[in-house]
Amino acid sequence: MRLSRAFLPTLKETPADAQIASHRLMLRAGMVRQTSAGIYAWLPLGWRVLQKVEQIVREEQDRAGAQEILMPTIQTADLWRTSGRYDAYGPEMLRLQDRHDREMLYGPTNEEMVTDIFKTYAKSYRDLPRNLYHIQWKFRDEVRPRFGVMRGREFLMKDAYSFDLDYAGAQKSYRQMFVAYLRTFARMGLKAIPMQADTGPIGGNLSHEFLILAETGESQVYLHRDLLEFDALSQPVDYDGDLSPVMDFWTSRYAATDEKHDAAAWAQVPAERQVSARGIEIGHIFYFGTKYSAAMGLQVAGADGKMVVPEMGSYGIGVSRLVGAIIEANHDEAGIRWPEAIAPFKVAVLNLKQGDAATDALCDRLYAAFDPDAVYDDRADRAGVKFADADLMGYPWQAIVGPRGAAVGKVELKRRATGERLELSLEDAIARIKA
RNA sequence: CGGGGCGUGGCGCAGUCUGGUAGCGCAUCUGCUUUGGGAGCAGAGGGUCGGAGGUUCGAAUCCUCUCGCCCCGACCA
Repeated sequence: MRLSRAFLPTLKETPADAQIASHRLMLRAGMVRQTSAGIYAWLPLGWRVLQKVEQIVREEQDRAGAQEILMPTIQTADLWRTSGRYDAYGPEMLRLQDRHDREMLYGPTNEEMVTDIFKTYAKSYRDLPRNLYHIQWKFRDEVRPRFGVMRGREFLMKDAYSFDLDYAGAQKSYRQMFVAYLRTFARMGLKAIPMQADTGPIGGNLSHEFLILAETGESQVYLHRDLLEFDALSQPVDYDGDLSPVMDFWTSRYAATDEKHDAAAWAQVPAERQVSARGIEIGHIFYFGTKYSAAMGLQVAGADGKMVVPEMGSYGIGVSRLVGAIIEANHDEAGIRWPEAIAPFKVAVLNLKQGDAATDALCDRLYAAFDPDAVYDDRADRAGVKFADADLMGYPWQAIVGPRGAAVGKVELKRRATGERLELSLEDAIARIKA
């Protein structure tokens, strides 16, 4: 993407409405534009990041055996009356009427709908287990939206729903999602810690929240340091095998939000291993048995011919929230420091002197080597503007080319995360970035 | 939902108390100079002050109603 042709606006000054770092930086970097309280338009830079996050979520869901569908944003009130939640959900649900005065709603979640869909086709125990997910915009009419995309009213969520024949099967599905979540967040460069959680209004009796540590987190959390030091990607995962050991590792070390905090258990953790900090919730998984399958009338024939009500769970990741959370965990005074896996572009080519033949030539070759995963700052601006914008936008690599280096065929590489700088030949620079 | 605050060019703000018909910085446009960390000089364009009603000779400033947004708390992916 050539910046001279791109819609990648930046702001020098911070809009007064933005309080926390991720919100400020998303506005300054031109990632989003607020259109009303808790509702955002995603501009090219933000949209690219959102899609990268979404894609990692998708790949790990698929790997874990879940299958992607896409359900609508608008649902009928009748579907929710069947489960009893139309009245129970309260004012957080955005209710609408169509031209025939039919009562509709903008979906805040999809247990009813997915169960209703699944019920139409699943007739036998052979149709189980299944796990269906979609990545779709949700709307929850929060009393108080805030923190930019971290607590919006409209937000992009991945929600998966598992259907199993019995409790043992449901536990297996739960563990699959548990492990898939660890991998998903680790791939984004995040240390996400699963913690025992309240099941909330969705109900059920087994639930974990996944949180990352960040000063601006909304929850107080307590955890064993082992959990921060373990690399969730270090071991291969066999989703058909027994995942209990993995889950046991994570659940045997202390980790809890203040709601579930147990002072006595916490005291058992060696003091030097105790970590108490603020956390941001980025995922939540529930097992809730037959709550919705029973309410929605889902039954399948068991092997013995008797009808069985399947056991369900649901598994959510706040995809748009993750963008904000990742920034909270990866920024400094100058701007964002994207982890490579979700960076909007891997490298920014900074041409410090437009029109200098040697400089232009080196930049062209660098850009060609990485397009479309590169931005080329070919604007008629001064060097300082380009440095500042590249730091703000947070591309993992800056390939800086000016007449001084170009005269001797050198490119200066700057690594955003560390500030490390290297002076390399064109070929070495390309190889270094690709490494 | 309880408490607090704010709406004035794209962004950040002053002006409101003590009514007199809108100002500053950044950004934008033009020209010249400058060119490795958000340049300098000169010139230019852009708002009728969230909205409605009222008081007044006159309202961004006073009054009433209303809409929107933000912060703290309680609740949530």
